[in-house]
Amino acid sequence: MQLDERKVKILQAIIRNYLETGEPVGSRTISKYTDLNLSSATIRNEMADLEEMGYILQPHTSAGRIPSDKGYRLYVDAIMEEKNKEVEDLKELLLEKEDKMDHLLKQVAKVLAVNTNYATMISTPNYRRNKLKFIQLTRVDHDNLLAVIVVEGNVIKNNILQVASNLDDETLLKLNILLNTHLNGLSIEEINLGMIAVIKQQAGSYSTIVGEVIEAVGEAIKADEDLEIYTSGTNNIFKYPELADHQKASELINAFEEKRMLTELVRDNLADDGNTGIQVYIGDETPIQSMKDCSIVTATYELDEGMRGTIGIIGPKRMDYDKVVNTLRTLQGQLEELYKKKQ
Amino acid sequence: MQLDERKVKILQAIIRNYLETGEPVGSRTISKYTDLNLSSATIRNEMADLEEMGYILQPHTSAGRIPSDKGYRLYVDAIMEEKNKEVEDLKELLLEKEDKMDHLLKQVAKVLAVNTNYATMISTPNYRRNKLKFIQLTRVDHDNLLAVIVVEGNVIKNNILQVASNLDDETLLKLNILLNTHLNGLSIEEINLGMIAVIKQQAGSYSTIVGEVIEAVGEAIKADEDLEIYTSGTNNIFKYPELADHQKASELINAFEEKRMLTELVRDNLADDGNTGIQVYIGDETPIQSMKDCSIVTATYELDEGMRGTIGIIGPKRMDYDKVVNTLRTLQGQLEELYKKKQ
DNA sequence: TGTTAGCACTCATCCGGTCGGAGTGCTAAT
DNA sequence: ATTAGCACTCCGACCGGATGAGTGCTAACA
Repeated sequence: MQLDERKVKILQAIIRNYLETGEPVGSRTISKYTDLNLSSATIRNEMADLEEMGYILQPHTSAGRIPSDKGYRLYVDAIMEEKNKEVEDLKELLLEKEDKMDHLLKQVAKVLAVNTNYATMISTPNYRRNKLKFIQLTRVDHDNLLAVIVVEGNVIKNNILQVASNLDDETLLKLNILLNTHLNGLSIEEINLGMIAVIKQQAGSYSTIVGEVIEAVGEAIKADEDLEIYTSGTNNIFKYPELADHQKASELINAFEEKRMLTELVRDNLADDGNTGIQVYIGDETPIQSMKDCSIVTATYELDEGMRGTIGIIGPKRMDYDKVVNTLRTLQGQLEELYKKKQ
Repeated sequence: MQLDERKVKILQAIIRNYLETGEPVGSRTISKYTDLNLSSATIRNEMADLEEMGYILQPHTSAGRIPSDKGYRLYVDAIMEEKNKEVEDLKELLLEKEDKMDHLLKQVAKVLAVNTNYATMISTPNYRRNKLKFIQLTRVDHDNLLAVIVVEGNVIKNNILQVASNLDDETLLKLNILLNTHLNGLSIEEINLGMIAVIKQQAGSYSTIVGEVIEAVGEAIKADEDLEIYTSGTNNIFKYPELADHQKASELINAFEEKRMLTELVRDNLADDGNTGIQVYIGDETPIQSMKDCSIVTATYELDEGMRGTIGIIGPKRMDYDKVVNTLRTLQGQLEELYKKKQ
């Protein structure tokens, strides 16, 4: 069977209508809804075809039709029109002075949730492949040393190390110089075991301390574990009856709280190096089992070379894809712009 | 009317039973449940009295009785027996190497949630009245300065400051000495405007930088805004039908996500200086509007002089008060112990 | 040949009535 | 003071009919 233009129009009408109401939509509704001027009977015939082709389905006989995952997919890929809605208020909200990254991100998640009425998440940008800028060891008190590690992008890590107390200021200075001359400007791939051995050897009796510092450096640069995720608007799921029953709601909320799953989603997203775009997962396509009745739209934002994070919107399958995709696209741009301004 | 021993026993039986089942409990049940050997008729009479006195109530005529808030209150205050249950597994779980405070706290919240089947929250300890340990200014690159601020308890703050580039190493050293000699060991109350003026004057042309650093110090010590709250087990509320309807669940989840309310709860708790104990809020007693169908049990933990945080458990009014109170009490001790070991 | 009106059919939902069970309050007997 | 017994209340489950939305099919029409 052919998916001719009329079928597409009817499918589009069904989806649009279903997005609004959440109720199965019948032939009569479509007959009036579209500008095709077809009777409900004709629509019925077409709908039977569309169902056979797998784009729509009936919850039960004598109910209207609802879009299938395949239907949504077609809608997102081919039909959806790019609206250029005004999302300028987002910008204003974002520009409230937010100098700290985590506050900003929390704010973004929240604004996005309020704006879209879906649940949202945002990950901190990950700093994979970042380089060490410098290291500083300082004595804090008798047997504690503070290691401050600054990586590119001015991300700072602190680490308290316990040491034997026989460490005078001069030695400390030497260690500082030793570490900095060897390690500054290097990325995690460039710090190998051989180099570490050399440094340790030069550190002589302080090799243990140096070892600990280098380990901390490794953790600071790799920073993968630091992938923090903020969520907002979780309770929006209650606005969609199809997600709100106890079983599903509980699982969803758990997924949002645990964040483990979300982390994986983000990882997948970021692992795909070329991907700087917007990704739509519909129903079963989602990598998160407990969200298989949802759709997830993710956007990757890139603040700087290799410094990327993910924004995600999780809602019912009858999500307003147009709006969501456009909002995310705008937001992407704004985040990047904002970052440049801050620099 | 008198609340004699028998009435208390019956009330206790009603509550115990209701805690288990969540269903209104009838006279016949109690008649068999207790070791009083009374017929259901007698129990009925007593129950009528208890109802008149306000300790129990009927959801509707010809239903069994459920405890009123007043009933729970009596139970918690007077009746509840202190069980010394084993909560040792908590300890084991906590001792998994968790060197970072925030990870530890998240872990605690989670363990507690899994253990009790209620929603839990924990606040970071607040450092009000903490003293500055030392300050360190370091050049990061041409026009960025890193200020590392360490306060007692080894809490570390970093701050990047933009500066004009004409700042040589010697000046930096002088500024470091200047700041440290004046400010080390001081609490926020002790740093006043007069002192700041003196330091700024001595800093000469670098007074702007010094000003910014001091401001950062202020924020680091005050740290009030840093009251972070971690929650866990939110989806446990779905285990209790009386909390699980859409309306309530949505409000509750919102409260957990927003955390604003929880913050206030914590503040109230911590503001009460003498309070190092366990607090039980039943139903309407709670300061959080959206939790008026819940009970909240909070415990204050004190890691160090003036370094206190709050743990909270939020569940249905038919909460297992015995278990919760005991678990919290044990946890309190363990957290404090753990902290001492780390020191 | 594509479109449409009409009709019989299906199915979810709503509504009112019935019924059983759980639990009560009251009374009279112990 | 306690208890057995009984009438009463009320909730919840179950049932059957009515309703209405929506379908598939067929026959007529342009």
